Amino acid sequence: MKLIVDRSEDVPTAPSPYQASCTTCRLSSLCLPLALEAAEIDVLDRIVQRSKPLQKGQHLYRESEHFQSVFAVRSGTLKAYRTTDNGREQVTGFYFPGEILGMDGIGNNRHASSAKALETAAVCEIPFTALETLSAKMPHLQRHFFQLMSREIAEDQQLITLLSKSSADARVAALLVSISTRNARRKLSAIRFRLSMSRVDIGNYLGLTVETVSRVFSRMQKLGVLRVENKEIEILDRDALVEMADA
Amino acid sequence: MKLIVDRSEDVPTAPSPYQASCTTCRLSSLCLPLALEAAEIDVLDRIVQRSKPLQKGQHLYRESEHFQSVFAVRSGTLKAYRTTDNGREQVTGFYFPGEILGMDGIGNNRHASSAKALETAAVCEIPFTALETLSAKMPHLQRHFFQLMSREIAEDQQLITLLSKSSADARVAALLVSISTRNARRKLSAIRFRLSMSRVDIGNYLGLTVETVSRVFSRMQKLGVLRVENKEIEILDRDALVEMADA
DNA sequence: TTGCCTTATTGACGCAGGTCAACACCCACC
DNA sequence: GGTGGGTGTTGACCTGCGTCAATAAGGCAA
Repeated sequence: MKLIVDRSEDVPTAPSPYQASCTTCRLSSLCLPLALEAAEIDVLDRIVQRSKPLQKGQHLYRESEHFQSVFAVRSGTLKAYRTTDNGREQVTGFYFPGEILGMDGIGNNRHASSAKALETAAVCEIPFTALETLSAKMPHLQRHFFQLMSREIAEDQQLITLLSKSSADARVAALLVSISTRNARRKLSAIRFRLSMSRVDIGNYLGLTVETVSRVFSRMQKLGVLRVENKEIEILDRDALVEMADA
Repeated sequence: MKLIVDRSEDVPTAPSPYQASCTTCRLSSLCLPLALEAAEIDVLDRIVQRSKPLQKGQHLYRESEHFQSVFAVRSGTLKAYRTTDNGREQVTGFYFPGEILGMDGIGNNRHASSAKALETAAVCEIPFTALETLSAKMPHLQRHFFQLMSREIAEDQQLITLLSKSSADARVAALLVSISTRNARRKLSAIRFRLSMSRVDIGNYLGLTVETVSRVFSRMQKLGVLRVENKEIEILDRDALVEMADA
């Protein structure tokens, strides 16, 4: 899969979805090592490829495809999922702006999962061999990627813990708290947001059926913890939600 | 935590648990990049610290402790686990000889999990800053560690998939197949082995109760798939087991 | 707007696995 | 070799979530 490169230097308006450089990207604090100097960012900038946005439902990469790049989400949301031997689909993660995906493909040069846009989404493609070369020269960058991968491991372990014993309520609560926290990191509202993923995806990710997810939402609403209106979520009692998340 | 360094050049017998160097270690094909040249292995060898063995139940590191090193298992088995906010313990992995653990600590310089020996175990300590420095100079080594971490991510995702929907039978079957495969990699029997972990640990890892694990073992034995005698396992029908693992 | 199809909600019911309890076994330490 | 405590097994019962089914509510195309 080869994305069309479009550096978009000629895009007119300022807050364009086609960000021309890492230097001016307001998400850089999330996906770049803070310790990187301006000159270094510039070098990195030169290997990053910015493509035209993905439409809802479009794939960024597919499982077992040759691995070439990792990706940073610029806008929109993506889900990563793998298909089991018996054909079941398992959602392994949701990725929001500023987050990196595709790192599970490094291990044996094939993507270990597929990634699909849940809504119109823009990504930065970071060719991995170039990243490796650069990392060897820039200690900060090398460390940063080790850290990013390590955090992905730690997060997966958190999900493992969640799936291993928690109740349906706790799982849903944990996901909402996670989304809320990640929104806050991006200076968005931590208490009011739109779920870009379907109930099916949520259930699949959390190891629950759609029906159960739906019932949990209803129950939480009845308890006054949430206000749910289709995909719009308002957290009314965050403490209660956090409480539920580890019950 | 600081392990006592003991290079053990003076240990008498030949197949000693105190391996003197990576060059002569029969596990090096598992934990080292194959592409590394003799001279390079030698440099790596110099940063690796070999400690005296851990006794059963002893910790290698603990959650939230300052992160300094990753570890390669030389002999024995370890389990990694984390403690949830409400005090529950969650086993996140078992580590056999030739496997690397501790990589979840890189992300924020604290161990994200604890590691404990399930039986007498020897490990090689690999100080991470030294590894970073070396990686920058040795592209093969850098790539190798990216790959190791990526594989850990992919394996965690596999576990997530398992925990998300599979039946108790499928979970236990998958673990047995995994252990069997990993034994084979180390040229040990893939059909007859001793479980170094307790039923409690197995259940915890797989998100099941001890009772269920026990019942599954009994059932599989009745079906002629396994022979179980305490911790000794004999796989009688590997195909059936693989079959069960993704049902 | 209408109509169709996908997505979400709600209810009734069943079952896999959890819980509780009793017992057997193993082995470590007197 | 006995004895106590952890570890494993088995049975009976219970419950949270899955399954099935019916209905409602969105959302997109024409």
